[in-house]
Amino acid sequence: MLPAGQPLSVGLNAVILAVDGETPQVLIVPQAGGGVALPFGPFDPARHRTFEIGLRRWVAEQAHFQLGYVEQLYTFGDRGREAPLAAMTGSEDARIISIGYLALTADIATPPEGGGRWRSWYDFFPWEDWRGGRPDIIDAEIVPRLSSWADEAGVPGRRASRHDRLKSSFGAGGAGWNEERVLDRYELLYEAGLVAEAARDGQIEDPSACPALGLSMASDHRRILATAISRLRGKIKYRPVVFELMPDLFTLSALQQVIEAITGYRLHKQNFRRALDRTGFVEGTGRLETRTGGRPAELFRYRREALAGLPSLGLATPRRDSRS
Amino acid sequence: MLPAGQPLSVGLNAVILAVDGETPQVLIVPQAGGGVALPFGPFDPARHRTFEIGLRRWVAEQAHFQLGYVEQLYTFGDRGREAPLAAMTGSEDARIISIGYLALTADIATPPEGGGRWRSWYDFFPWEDWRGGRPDIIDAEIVPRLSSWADEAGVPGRRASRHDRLKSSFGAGGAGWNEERVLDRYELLYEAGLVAEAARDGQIEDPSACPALGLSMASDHRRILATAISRLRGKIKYRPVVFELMPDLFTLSALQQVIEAITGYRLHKQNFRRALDRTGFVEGTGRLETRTGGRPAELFRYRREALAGLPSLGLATPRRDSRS
DNA sequence: CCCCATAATGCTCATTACGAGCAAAAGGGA
DNA sequence: TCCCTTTTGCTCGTAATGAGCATTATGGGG
Repeated sequence: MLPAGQPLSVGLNAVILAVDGETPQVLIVPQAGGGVALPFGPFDPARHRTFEIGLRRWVAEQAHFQLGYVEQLYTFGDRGREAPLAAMTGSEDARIISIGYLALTADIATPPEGGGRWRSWYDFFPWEDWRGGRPDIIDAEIVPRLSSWADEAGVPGRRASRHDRLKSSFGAGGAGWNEERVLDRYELLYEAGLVAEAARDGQIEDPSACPALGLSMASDHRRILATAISRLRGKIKYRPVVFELMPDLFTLSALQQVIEAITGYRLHKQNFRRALDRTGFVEGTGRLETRTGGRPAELFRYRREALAGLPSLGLATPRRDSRS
Repeated sequence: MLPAGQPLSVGLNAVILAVDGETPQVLIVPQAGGGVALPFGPFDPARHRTFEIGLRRWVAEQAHFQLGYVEQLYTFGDRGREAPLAAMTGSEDARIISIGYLALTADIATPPEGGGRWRSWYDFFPWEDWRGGRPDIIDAEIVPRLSSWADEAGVPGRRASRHDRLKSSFGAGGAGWNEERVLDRYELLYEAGLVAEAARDGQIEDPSACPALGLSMASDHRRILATAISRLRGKIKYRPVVFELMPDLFTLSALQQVIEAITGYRLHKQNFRRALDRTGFVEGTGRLETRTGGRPAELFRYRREALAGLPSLGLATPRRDSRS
């Protein structure tokens, strides 16, 4: 194996997500220089038996926050991560590997302690929010810029491949929008030098030409966040993880709103309820919520038992409502 | 960050999969004691810029094997991995983290060099192969044993939860079989002390009571393999990765056979073709394959271009054929 | 040389899921 | 009371899915 003293250290990154009303939130930590970062902590093999235990421990210590659902995302270890990280952590020469984790919480009411702060994740990916229709930024900024980047490629095959990626990622030219491909889209923008991180990492020649497409983050944290959103958007379709983001009692509209916040598109209310009904995941309580404005809505609760022996786990997300 | 000299090292595990006719194969390395393990190699941060480059390098060096499709699976780092690993690697006190990778290859003809050897993955998970109907081992061995394990739980709630897991994992009691939950099923068997690894790791009191459910592997390698199969079974439904396992020209029956080998259940031939047709992933070449017995089959090829701008990427796996 | 087993290919049909819209019910406020 | 809002209930056409029957093209045996 490796010699002892190898300059290698392992850190843990937590992408802690919640949904507040109709805004999907991520817990971030403001940096000294004015930027933002994901919560990051070292993994101490001497103290913690597993990564997950280590993660829960320092999140509890630093942010005074109990994590609920936790899932490993991806392990990031490319060389070059160190340079931007060095400023954050103070370690200069060690190769830093970080294991990204996705965590979900319904506890949005209590403001985070320890310097953390909630922020809408669409601040970092404005092109991902289609709830108000196709975002203007796509056709006004992204597609033209990516298109000319694709044209810049020398070899014709490379040019075609870039155009293909543009088409399939951003749904240019009649292709559909796949909301799960958050990471693909971010990586395309990074490669094309259209996000601030690319300029910072020296990926493009002229950093001043880089427009501010979304808020940037320290190191490769925006990439990790993109991975988390991709994973969550995919997962809610085949596992009932949405309920990790819900309080004990909720109306069906509130549940729908949370799913819309996550997927980034609107659902057809009646079809959503029909699909939800088929799963048997929720049951009515008979109690009513009157504060909604119109007719009072019934309060529902998640039936954990329903998970057992279900042919199709997960929640259907019936096609976007074209009227909005 | 961590102090230098921290006893921590990172290794890479490769789950290299191929399909030979109707048997799905995994590349394994026989161990000194008679057991088998997955190919395992150290990650040297000084030499390799990324994990993937490091992985490709040592697989090429050790097994004389060029990897095609490669994808990161999961990072394993629980304490307790070291004990069984120590014998393999010679390092005693270091905490070993290993990053599992899934790799696919169509090159099954050339026998692997460097001591590796192909082996059917159903040797390790006999309960996962439903191509000949529901495997006998499930109702004869697994369900009764898991059922009595569930009954052993002291607290009633714990007992119910164990029964729920049994029901949803193995489809006992009328629930359906979800072929993607390979890892869930293995972990349940491990927890219940029904696989040899559990006895070896000291998870159960009476190791002699453990029946041999499938071939065991070194360390937590069978868990990594289960993760890989779960991932692959899920992935072929939404990304055209099957073609990484196919030669350039193939008949539709051969393609169907490969998918059946992966998912572990039989498909309805006509419906499979109808669904495949809709995707546009393959095109006929006009050439015929006569060696199949009956009417000659047309040879098809994968259209890589089809990937661009497709609404539903991935291959449909139309419902199992109940006749078989 | 014909018949038959074997496999590929072509087509139909009932059932269910999906996207979309209309209508009624139940509150609150002017 | 009327109107506005939101929940809830129902319908309908289209597409996808599971399943089966029929036809076509080979090789091999009587």
